[in-house]
Formats: sequence, C-alpha cells, structure tokens
Amino acid sequence: MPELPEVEVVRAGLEPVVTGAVVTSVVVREERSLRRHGGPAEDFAERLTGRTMLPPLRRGKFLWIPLVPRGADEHPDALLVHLGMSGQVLLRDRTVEDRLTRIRVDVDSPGHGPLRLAFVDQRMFGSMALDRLVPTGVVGERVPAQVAHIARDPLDPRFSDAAFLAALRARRTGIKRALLDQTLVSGIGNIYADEALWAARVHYDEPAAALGRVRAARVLAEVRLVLARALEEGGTSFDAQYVNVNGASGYFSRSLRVYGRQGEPCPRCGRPIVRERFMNRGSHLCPRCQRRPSPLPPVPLAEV
DNA sequence: ACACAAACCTGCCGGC
DNA sequence: TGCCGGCAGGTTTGTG
Repeated sequence: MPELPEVEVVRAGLEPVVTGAVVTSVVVREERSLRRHGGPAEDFAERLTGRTMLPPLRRGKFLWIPLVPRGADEHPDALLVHLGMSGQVLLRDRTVEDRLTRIRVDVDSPGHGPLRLAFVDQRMFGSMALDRLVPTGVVGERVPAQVAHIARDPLDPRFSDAAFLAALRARRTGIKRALLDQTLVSGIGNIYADEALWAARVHYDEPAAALGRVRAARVLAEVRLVLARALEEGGTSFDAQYVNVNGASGYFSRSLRVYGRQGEPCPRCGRPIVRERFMNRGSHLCPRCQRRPSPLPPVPLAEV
C-alpha cells in the first residue's frame, strides 16, 4: 500500500498496539524482504528480539518503529519498513499463517497481549530493516539513515511551503517528475500526483519553473487536499492488496477523479479522461482541463 | 542537473 | 484450456 495516506493508515493502526510492546521472537521466511537491512537475517532477528517498541513514525512512504536502546551508550535504532508496491503490515493472532508472509515479528503488547506483526509482500519490492537513527538538524529529531535523503511530506508540520515552491522554481523539469521526486517532496505517488494535477488543471509535463507562483501554490494546495482526503477515507484500495493493519480496505478509490478512469467523462468538463504513457507508467488527465504546455522558446544566442 | 532504462518481483487480465 | 504480452500504487543504481 504505497503512497502517503496508505502508509499513514498503517502507522496509525500500529501505534496503539506496538507502543511499549516487547519483541518475543522474529522469523525471517524470505531473506529478500530484508533488502534494505545491512546484514544477514540472523543479525536482524538477533538484534530485534527482546527490544521494546516506541511509537511508530513516518516520513513520506517510509515507516519506522524506534526501539528503546539496550544500553545508554548504544546508538539508537529503529525497525524500518517500506511497503514498496505490495507490502502490508498486518496485526494478527499468532495462529494465522499464509504463504505471502515474509517476516514475522511476534510481540507482547501491553494493552493487547501476544500478537504477530506480519510483513506480507507479494512482489517483494518492499522490505524491513534495522537501521540506525541519525539527527535531522531539528533538535531531538532523528530519522533512519536510509530516510535521511527523503524530503518532508506536505502533511509534516515542519514542511516549508516557501522552500518547496522556491525549489520548484529552480527545477528544470516537468511538474509531475518534481512531485514524484521524493527528495523534493515525499509521500506523493502516481495516483495522487495525477489527482492533484487534475484538480489544479495542470498538465504533467508543464515545466515546474514556468508554473508561476499562483499555479505552483495551487498544485501544492491540491496535493495536500487529496492526501488529507484520502487519509480520511482510509486510503485507496483497488483490491485486497492495500489494507490497514487489520486487513480492511480504504474507500478513496470511489473518490478518484482521473486515476484509472480513462474513457470516463471528466467530472469537470465531460471530455473523456485519457491515459498516456509517461515516465514508464500511466498518466491520467483531462485533455481539455489540462492543456499540454507549448514548447519552451529557444534560448537567444546572446544569452549562451 | 537531469533523463532514462534497468533492476528488484509476483500475479492478474485480456487477447489469441 | 493455455500461453504471452501488458499491466500494477516504489526506490535505487548506473549510464549518458
């Protein structure tokens, strides 16, 4: 369940259950699901067993559970999770078993007793890892080392609109590329990029720097709006692949305006939505509301 | 800086 | 029925 709202649904679902929970046993059934872990499965299991979990945190599509350090001088670390395209974190009774469970982390939860945190991942693009926490520059704030290069997301209170808009103006690339660049702004994936651009009436290939302040701000506002609305609806689920920690689907697919709706009328003007190939994936847009930008004029020779 | 392709994977769907 | 190409919400890495 990949984009920000879906990952946040998982984080929020884990919080009341795993906070204060103690890891009693770890079973790695698929070593490839530890791609992000810097070491063998035995290392992962040994270092995680016996640890106590702190409230889960998230940045963009990365989720992590900080762990209480074993000793005062030990480097703080966290159980890092990225869901990739098809990953799930499910809270289950320990008796439940299925073949797509790649990693099992059994915990004793202070409020919920013995439980299993199951990392389920059909395609194995996601992974877990133990990662050390590094300072961000904000006093008292740390993130996993693998998250250090990821920008804050638009729902982060410390996200700077002004800095993001300035960075957009400096970008010599199209707006959708910029929105999907997790080092510029995180949490946005293919669905919500298409939805926000439709809402802002901006074509995906419009040069980011040429948007102008008003339209750029509009894009950011629509991004924030669609992420927040999707979160309220429990995220976007097209099938049983994208679910919360209890295995339940979100309802935002009903609210999608363009994603996956090629051929259907634009909710605003009635023209059929089209799907185009862009960045090796589908881009959905209304060809009337989102006009393709005219090519940039050639740079005069005198300026070269 | 930026664009692009490939790599990492499984499963489903439509067409033949 | 079976096979095959195309499709899927992500990130990283290497090349140009």
